[in-house]
Amino acid sequence: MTKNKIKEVAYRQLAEKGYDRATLSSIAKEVGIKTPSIYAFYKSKEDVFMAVYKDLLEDYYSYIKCVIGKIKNSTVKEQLYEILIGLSHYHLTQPEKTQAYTKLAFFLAPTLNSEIQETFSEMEKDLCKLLENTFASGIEKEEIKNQPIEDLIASFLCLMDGIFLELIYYQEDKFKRRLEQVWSIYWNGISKES
Amino acid sequence: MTKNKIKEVAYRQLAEKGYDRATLSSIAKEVGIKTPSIYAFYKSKEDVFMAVYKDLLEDYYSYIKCVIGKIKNSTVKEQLYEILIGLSHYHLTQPEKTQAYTKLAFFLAPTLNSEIQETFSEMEKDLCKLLENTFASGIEKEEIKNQPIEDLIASFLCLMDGIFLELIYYQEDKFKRRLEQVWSIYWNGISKES
Amino acid sequence: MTKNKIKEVAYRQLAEKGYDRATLSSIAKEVGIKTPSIYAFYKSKEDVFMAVYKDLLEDYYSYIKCVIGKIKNSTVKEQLYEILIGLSHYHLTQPEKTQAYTKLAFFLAPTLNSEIQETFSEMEKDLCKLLENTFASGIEKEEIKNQPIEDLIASFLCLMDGIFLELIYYQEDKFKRRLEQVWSIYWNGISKES
Amino acid sequence: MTKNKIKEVAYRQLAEKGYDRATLSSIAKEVGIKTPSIYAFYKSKEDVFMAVYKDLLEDYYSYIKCVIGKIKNSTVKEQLYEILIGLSHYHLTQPEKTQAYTKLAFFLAPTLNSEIQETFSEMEKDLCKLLENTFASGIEKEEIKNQPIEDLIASFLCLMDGIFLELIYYQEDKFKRRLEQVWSIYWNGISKES
DNA sequence: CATGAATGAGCCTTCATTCAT
DNA sequence: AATGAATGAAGGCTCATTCAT
Repeated sequence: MTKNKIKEVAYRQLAEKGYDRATLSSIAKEVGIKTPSIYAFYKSKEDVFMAVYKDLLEDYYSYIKCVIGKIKNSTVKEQLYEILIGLSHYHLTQPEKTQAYTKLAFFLAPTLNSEIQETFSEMEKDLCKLLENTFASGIEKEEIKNQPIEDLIASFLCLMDGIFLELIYYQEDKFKRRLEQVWSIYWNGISKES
Repeated sequence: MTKNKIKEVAYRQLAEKGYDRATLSSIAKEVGIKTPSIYAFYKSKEDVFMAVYKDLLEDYYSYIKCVIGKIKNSTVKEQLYEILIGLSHYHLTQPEKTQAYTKLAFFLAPTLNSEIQETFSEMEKDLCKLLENTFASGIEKEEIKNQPIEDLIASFLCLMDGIFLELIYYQEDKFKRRLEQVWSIYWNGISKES
Repeated sequence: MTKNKIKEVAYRQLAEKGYDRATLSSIAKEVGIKTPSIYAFYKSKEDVFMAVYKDLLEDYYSYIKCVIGKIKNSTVKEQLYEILIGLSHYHLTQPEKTQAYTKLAFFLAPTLNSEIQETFSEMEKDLCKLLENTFASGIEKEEIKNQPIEDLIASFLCLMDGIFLELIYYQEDKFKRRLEQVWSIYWNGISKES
Repeated sequence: MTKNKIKEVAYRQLAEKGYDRATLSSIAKEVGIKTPSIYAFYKSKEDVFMAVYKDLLEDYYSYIKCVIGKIKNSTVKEQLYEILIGLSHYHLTQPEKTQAYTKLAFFLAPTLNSEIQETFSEMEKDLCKLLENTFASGIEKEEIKNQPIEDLIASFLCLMDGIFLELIYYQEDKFKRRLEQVWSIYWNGISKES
C-alpha cells in the first residue's frame, strides 16, 4: 500500500535529515512516485509527519507495555534492570526510530496535536504506575531502602533520560559499558544491602 | 557592532526555530539590515551559525570552569551538588542558549568543524579530570564508598545528561523539585553513611 | 509544447545577449510562464542551454548533409562554390542561430558534454571526407592542379573559417561582394586553367 | 601603479572568463585591494574594460605597424608571408591577449564607444593601404597575376580571418602545419609563376 | 587613496501546493 | 490513484555601486 510506503520513507528521511530537509519531493523520489501523488493520501506535509509521529509513539508504547508484561514475576532488581535493558534494546536495534522520534520531538514539539500529546502522557502515566508498584513492592520486600516512592520514580526516570541521551551520543560498545557502570551505582544507591 | 548583533539574533532565532527556519532574511530583518549585508561579515549562512556555536561552547566552557573554580574548598558532597546546581542554573537562567545549543548540536553535528570539536572534547576532558579528583578525594576522606572511580564518573555524567534532558522538558518549578529528589537518591547511593 | 518554447526563447536570447545575460527569468517572461516552471522541463539553466546547443548542432549538421547531397552531380568548381554559398546562406538567413552557436561555443566550450563533442567532430569528419572526394575527383578530371589533397582541404577549411568570421562582421551586401572576390581568387589559385 | 594593475588583471580575467564572469570583486581580490577601491580609478565596470580594450587594440596596432615597418624592403611574397607569420606570432605568443580581445569583441561589440571604433577602423585602413601598395607593386613587378587589387585585398583579409579563427581552435603544432598548407595554396593562387 | 558598511537588483533554485486530466 | 504543468513564496547568494570615514 502506497500510503504506508510514504509513511515509512518519511520516517526514515526524518531520522536522517530532520523535518525541514525531508522534502516531499525527496520522499516521493524514494517511494517511486511523483510528488503530487502524496496528496492523494495525506493532505499536507505536516499530515504525513503527524502520522509518522503517531506510529512511532504507538510502536514505542506497545514495546514498553510488552517489556512491562514480561517482567511481572521477577525480583525488583531484575525488573528495573530489565526496563533499562529493554529501553536500550529498543533504541539500539532500531536507531532510526530513535532518531526520527528525537527529531520530531524537537521540531514539532510545540505543535503536537492533542491526540499525540495524549498518547505521550498516557505512556508516561503507565510507566509511572508500573514503577510505583515496583518500588512499593521493593520496599515491602525489603529489597529497597525505605524512602519516598515519588523520589524513587523521579530518579529512575532521570536515569532513563540520561541513558537515552547517551544512547544517542556514544557508540554501542561504549554505551553498553557505561550502562552497566551506571546501573551498578544506581542500584547500590537504592538497594538495602548496599 | 553589526557583526555581533547578527550573531546574537542568529542565536536567538536558532533557539526558537532551528537552523533551517532561522533564515538569513529573517535574521536581517530583526537586526534591521538587508539580507545581503550579512555577507559583509560572514561568508555564508553556515559561517554565521558556526560562529554562534563557537560562542555558545566557549560561553558554556568558561561558565563551567568558573563553577569548578568556586567549589575547590568544599566537601565532596557540596562539590558534586554545586556542579549540578551550577549546570541547572546556567540552563535555567538562559534557556535560549540551551535551546540554541541543542538545535545546533543536532544539525551541525556531523559537520562540526575541527576547532569546535576540539573545544568540545577539551571541555569533557576537563570535567572528567575534575570529577576524578573529586571522587578520589571523596573516597580518601571516606565521604564516598570505595568503588571504581570510572564507574562513579560514568554515573555522574549520566545523571547530568538526564538532568539536562529534564531541564528541557519540565517547567522550572517541577524541574527543581525533581532535581532535589534525584540528587538525594544519587548521593545516598554513593555516600558512605547511607 | 512549453518545453520547446522555452528552448526556442532561450536560443533567441542566447543569440542576443549571451549565456550570462539570458537569465531564466527573462526567458520565462518571454515564454509567458513563471521562472520556476522552467524546472518542470529542465533541471538547470545549463541543462536548458545544453539542449539549445544540441539542437543547433543537429540543425546545422542536417543542413550541411543536405547541401552535400544536392551537389553530388556538379563540376568540382560548382561543388566547392555551392558549399560556400550553402554555408553563407545558412548563416545569412538565420543569423540568430549563428550568433547563438557562436556564443555557446565560446562559453560552454570547455564543458561541452561528450554527446555534443561527438556530433561536432562527426560533422567535421563528414565534411572532410566530402572535400577529399571532391578534390580527388577534381584532380583526376584535371579541373584542379595536382597538389596535396590534405593541403587543399586545409586551405578550403581556412577559407570557410574566414568567410564565417566575415559573415559576423560585415553587413549582408558587403559580405556578398567580398565572398565573390574571395572565391574568385581562391578558385584561380587551385584551378588548372589559371 | 594600482590603476594599471587593475587593468592588467581585468584583461587576464576577461581572457579567462569573459566580461560577465570577470567580476570587480574577483579582480580586486587578485589585485590585492578591496572592490570599492577600483572606483578610485575607474568610474564603472564598463570603464575598466573600455580601458582594457583600448590598450589591447593599441598594442595590436603598434605591433602591426612594427611588422609592416620591418618588411618594407622584401619581395611581395615575403611581405605577405611575413604579415601572416607576424599575425600568428602575436597571437601564439600571447594567447591571453587574443582571448581577451575576442571576448570583448563579442560582448562589447555593439556598445563600443566611438574612440575605440575609430582606432579599429584606422587599423583596418592602414592595413588595407599597406596591402594595396604591396599588391600594386607585386603586379607591377610581375610577381603577382594582374587582377583587381580590391579582390586581392579582400581575399587576403579573409585569409587572415580564417587563420585567426584556426589560431583559436587548433593547438600550436597543428596550427603551424595548417598555416603552411594554406599559405602555399594561397600564394600559388595569386602568384604569376604558378 | 582606500575601505568598511550597506544596499537594490537580480540570479538560480527548491518547496509545498493546486488543478485539470 | 496518479501525474504533468504550473506557481507563489521564499531561500541563499553575488554583483555593481554608493557613501561616509
